[in-house]
Amino acid sequence: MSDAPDQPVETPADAAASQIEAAQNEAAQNEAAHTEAAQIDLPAETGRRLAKIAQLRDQGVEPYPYRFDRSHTLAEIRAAHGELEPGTETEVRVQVAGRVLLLREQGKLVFATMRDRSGEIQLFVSKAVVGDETFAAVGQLDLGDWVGIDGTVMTTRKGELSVKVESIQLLSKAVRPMPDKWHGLTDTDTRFRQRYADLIVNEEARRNFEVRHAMIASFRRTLHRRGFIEVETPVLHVEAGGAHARPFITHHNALDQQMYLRIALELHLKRLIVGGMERVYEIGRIFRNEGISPRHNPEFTMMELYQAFGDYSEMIEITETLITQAAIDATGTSVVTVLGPGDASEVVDLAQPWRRARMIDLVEEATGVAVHPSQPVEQLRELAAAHDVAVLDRWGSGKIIEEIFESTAEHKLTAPCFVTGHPVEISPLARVDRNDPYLTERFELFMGGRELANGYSELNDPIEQRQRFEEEQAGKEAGNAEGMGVDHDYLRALEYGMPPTGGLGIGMDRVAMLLAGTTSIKEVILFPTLRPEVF
RNA sequence: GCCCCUUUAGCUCAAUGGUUAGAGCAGCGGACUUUUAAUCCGUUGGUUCUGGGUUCGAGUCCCAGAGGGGGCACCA
Repeated sequence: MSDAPDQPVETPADAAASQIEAAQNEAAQNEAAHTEAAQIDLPAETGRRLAKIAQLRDQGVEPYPYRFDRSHTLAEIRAAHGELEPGTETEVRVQVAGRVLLLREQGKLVFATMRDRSGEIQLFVSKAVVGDETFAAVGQLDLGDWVGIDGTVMTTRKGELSVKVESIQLLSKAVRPMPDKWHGLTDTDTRFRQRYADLIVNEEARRNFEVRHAMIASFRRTLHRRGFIEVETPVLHVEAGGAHARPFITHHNALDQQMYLRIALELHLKRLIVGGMERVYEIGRIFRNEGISPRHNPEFTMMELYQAFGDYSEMIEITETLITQAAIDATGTSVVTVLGPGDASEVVDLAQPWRRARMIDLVEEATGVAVHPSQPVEQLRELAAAHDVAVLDRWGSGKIIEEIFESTAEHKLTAPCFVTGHPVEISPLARVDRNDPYLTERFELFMGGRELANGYSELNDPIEQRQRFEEEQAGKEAGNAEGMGVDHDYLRALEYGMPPTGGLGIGMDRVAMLLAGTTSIKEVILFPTLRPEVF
């Protein structure tokens, strides 16, 4: 898989031939290594199954065939025949495929439970129907094997919808034993590292990712309906801007250029607004080189959208619509149970209007002291000290207010709340509030003590944006590792003129957590970041 | 980075510092033509996460390390 180094002069055909040869040699070595490993490391059960594979091949049976043509998913069969009376035999012939989950041998009968993505069904195998040879083959099946079935739809005497097997084809032999058929996997380490095994045995895990998919599909529908265009912007950035976060640093060899994985989508999307695209969005992975927690994964999915001619009030409206509609589409109801922070939980109908409150008012509510970024910084330092909030020397009044908010008020926001009016100091890309020069037209959505969304009236004045960037740059030079640098190309774009614009970012993983009812982001990310496994 | 919890068979879990570390499931052998986590009989399977230490004796106590979880810190 490594990049091929530059080859000496060689025709493409030569190169291809030598690559194939190299690959074959490598494959042969790998096979030898695997056989050795099988003898030394793997559990006895795997050894038995590997022996079965050899035996099948001796009999001319391929344990890993290329394809199988199915006529129905299992859900389709259940939808069409779920109402059959007990003890019914039909002439309906079906070809189905799935994984064998349970085997119940009963003398000359075998009952098996099979599952495909759509659902489960019972296989009914009678020695008298399939003959000795096929019946023996069924006896050689192991839990976890993939099979293709040709048979007819029936119900058993007890009424269980089943496929009466006429022939069975092994589609893929599983050589590793399945986790416990009843308890599944509980060890979180194994569940996240071996997500494949988790998905096989844990219904809850499968459901979480169905919810996630339904949510994202819902977002796309809503945005499509409103005339938004989905775009893709670069992941590799020369300047990691658009948010305050430490970036991952990488390097482009040919350009000999240090690059950063993006920490936000914002600045490229707003360039597109300058270009006249008017309504754009992107659902994309962003990367922040920070701690891992139940609410943070270093790579996560953000949806950002920008709408020309709008401002933050429309962003609040669209946030409510997107999330409420996603709840309905993914769970069938706008009523959700918001979990957290801590053990807190609250049942909320998202279809009701969500609370709005200014950050400074929430701080006053929590501390009993009125605050405003126009106050002298000394006063706010005192208040911070009174609430055990650590303050850095370079922080101004606005940053201190935010810190006080985070430690005194944020954790009380279980039900949805739009926190608005962030100080200018902490909002370098947001437009100043039309009624208060110290605040911005900005909001963050909090639910379950977690930030889910962030939006504002976009700053489109290139002169003011340059000043804000320069303040950020100064902070960065003073030691703020999360500070933004000056993005000269972005400033150039603004100089061409950006229309008044509303912008919004939603943390998709956190919305997925809300709708799936989990308190850990790892439950809604298929392969969460973990320390590398030592083999 | 700090604190707490945790790690025992393929999986899920037991085991006062005291015989040879047990059980269910899975596996293996056997019985069974209507099972539903099938049932019944028999049975294989262990680097108790790793390395030290205390002790007559350690899965159990102590120290160090590793993985995971939670919290704090960091972090939009």
